[in-house]
Amino acid sequence: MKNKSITRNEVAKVAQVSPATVSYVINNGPRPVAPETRKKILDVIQALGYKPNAIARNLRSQRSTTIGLIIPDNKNPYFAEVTRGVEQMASDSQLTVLLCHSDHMLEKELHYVDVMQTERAAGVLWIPATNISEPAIRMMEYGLPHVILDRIVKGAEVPMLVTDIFHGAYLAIKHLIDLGHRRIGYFARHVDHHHSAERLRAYRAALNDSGIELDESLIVGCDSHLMGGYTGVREIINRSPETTAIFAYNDVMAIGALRAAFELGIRVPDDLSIVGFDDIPQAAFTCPALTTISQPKHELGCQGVKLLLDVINQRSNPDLEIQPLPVKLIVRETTKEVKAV
Amino acid sequence: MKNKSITRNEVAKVAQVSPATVSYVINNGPRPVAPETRKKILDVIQALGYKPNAIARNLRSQRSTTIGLIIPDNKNPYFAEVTRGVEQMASDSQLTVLLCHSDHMLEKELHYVDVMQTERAAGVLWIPATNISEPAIRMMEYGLPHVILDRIVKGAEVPMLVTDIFHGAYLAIKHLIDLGHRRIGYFARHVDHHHSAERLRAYRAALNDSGIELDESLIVGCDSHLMGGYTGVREIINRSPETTAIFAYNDVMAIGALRAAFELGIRVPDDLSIVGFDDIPQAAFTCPALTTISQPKHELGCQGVKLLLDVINQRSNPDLEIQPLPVKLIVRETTKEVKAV
DNA sequence: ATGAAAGCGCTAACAG
DNA sequence: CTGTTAGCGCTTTCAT
Repeated sequence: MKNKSITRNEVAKVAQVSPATVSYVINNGPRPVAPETRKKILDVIQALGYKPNAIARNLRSQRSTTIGLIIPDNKNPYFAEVTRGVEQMASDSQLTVLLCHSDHMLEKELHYVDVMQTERAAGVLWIPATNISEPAIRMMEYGLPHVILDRIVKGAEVPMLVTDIFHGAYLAIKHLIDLGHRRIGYFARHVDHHHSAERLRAYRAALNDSGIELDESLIVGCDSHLMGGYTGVREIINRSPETTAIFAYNDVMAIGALRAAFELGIRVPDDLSIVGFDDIPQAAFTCPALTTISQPKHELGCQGVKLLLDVINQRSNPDLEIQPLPVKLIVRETTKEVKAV
Repeated sequence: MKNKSITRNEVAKVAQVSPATVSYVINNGPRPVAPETRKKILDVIQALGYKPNAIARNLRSQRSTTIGLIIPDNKNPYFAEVTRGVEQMASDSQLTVLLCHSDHMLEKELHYVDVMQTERAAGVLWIPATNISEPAIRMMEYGLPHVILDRIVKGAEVPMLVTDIFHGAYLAIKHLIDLGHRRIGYFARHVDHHHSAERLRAYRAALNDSGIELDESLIVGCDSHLMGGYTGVREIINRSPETTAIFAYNDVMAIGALRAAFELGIRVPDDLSIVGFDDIPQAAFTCPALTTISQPKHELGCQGVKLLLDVINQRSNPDLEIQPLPVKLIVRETTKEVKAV
């Protein structure tokens, strides 16, 4: 199974033209080619099944058609969907995508930055696993164009593209308030990154803007999995039985909460409304009775590629660099109006 | 942000050796280098931050360190997990992975085969979207080494690696039979590929081996989503109210079935046991009360890379080519013993 | 143990 | 409008 393929020179020989002319046809330039010559060459290319060698082109032209994508873990459906968007947009732009998993480890991120430099990738899209800017700094040193997706990393002077986490969370809380809820719990995730900070900030802001006094005991720290929401419900009911709604960090926690509510005989949504982000869309999918905030994951990937292309071509617009993508509130039957207290 | 990096010649100049010697150090061969020379070179490499240019190496050596992975859709958690395994094993083998989504379309598969040939990928791992062998044939024409994952495609004389779908399904049915179940429904998915065929075959075989007469009315064609299982339960209860167990094509259908059962007042597992494959692990995750058959998705990816490397190095062992990977039955509390009729 | 040199397949500048 | 040619950065053979 040796892969010895047709070269441009062979095409030139058969078509009885110079190799350069073949290139001009393939690249549609930089020089014009007579229509009949072009046709002859295209015919030979077709007949021989010639496929230009991207490796040689990249070497010669000193530019690559490959971009790197470094994500924490493709098994997480959130990242999987971003990945899908990236690959689609890249493909539309004639780029290929090298996939790298940091496995939530800084060390691996740094490793893959080196790999991307070795591969001379045209650029890198990076969803950071931590809030450490070292990988970004290294890419800068290498002169590797890059864009940070979905996180804000301090100390990195780099274009970043995020979804409007704050606004999404604000919408959710506002929605609950508009329905008459006053005692709204927040299942927080105590991890030091952009998403958790923004969600908590929105929770405080929305309550404040509606003149509702913040009760710190309604903020329950949970882990981000099913059991987090499950134990969270028991905790909050214990702390404050008159809670009428819960805003959960993500939909997995929301589902855990839902189950705990059922077990405790708390009717959802009659006694308790639950809202969460669709970080892990399959979770909401298997439990469609939740209100979720839909994040543009696919769009994030697509726009990320576009922005990266701008950076590569040095026409990135600083004004647009941290303009967050809009989110959408998806209201299902779980949120219910309550009588104002 | 120009990416003008250090070259091997610059390293050679600074270290006052010939470029060739630098190569011998980087590649650990093919010629030996004096320890002190080596050290000097390594120091210079370190000091200058030299990273060998993979593009140039690939061109010169006529072998690539990149493999292609063509999957239907990375958003499907099943494929996402396979992808994870592929990337991990590839990384361990110093390979990079180009990710391609066929989006379940033959046309796109063919497109990406062309892209992989243009990129002169070392090989391709392919999870077919259809049972059409055209992409495989094209790869053969190109001389592109490749391995088919997770499907058996007829008419393609290619190494294929699959999980033991038949055995998994057989285990599940046998498990139910051993618990005393006699009227076991099967929620089938009528799509023409390996998985559905094997699962149905196992259903028939397990019943037959236990001397249970097959009742065709217990085989319900469903679509593979929540609603499939949901309507399936209503259908089967209608056809045969004395059904005590259901084997669902996948766990999403199983969850749909679970919900329908609740709505109909059928107690699970007391009145009805439900078993499904973990095609979409998040589904089972959000609903841990199901018995599932665990498939080695990550392992499939890892082994796929290994097999591909064998094919590339022309030492693929035909005996191992369609040896299926073992699956595991994960029994949770949902299956319950019933009194034999 | 090391240096010199010939390309890998291509792009693009230079020369008609 | 087209042919010739000089490399891109590297691997590896041929010398020494």
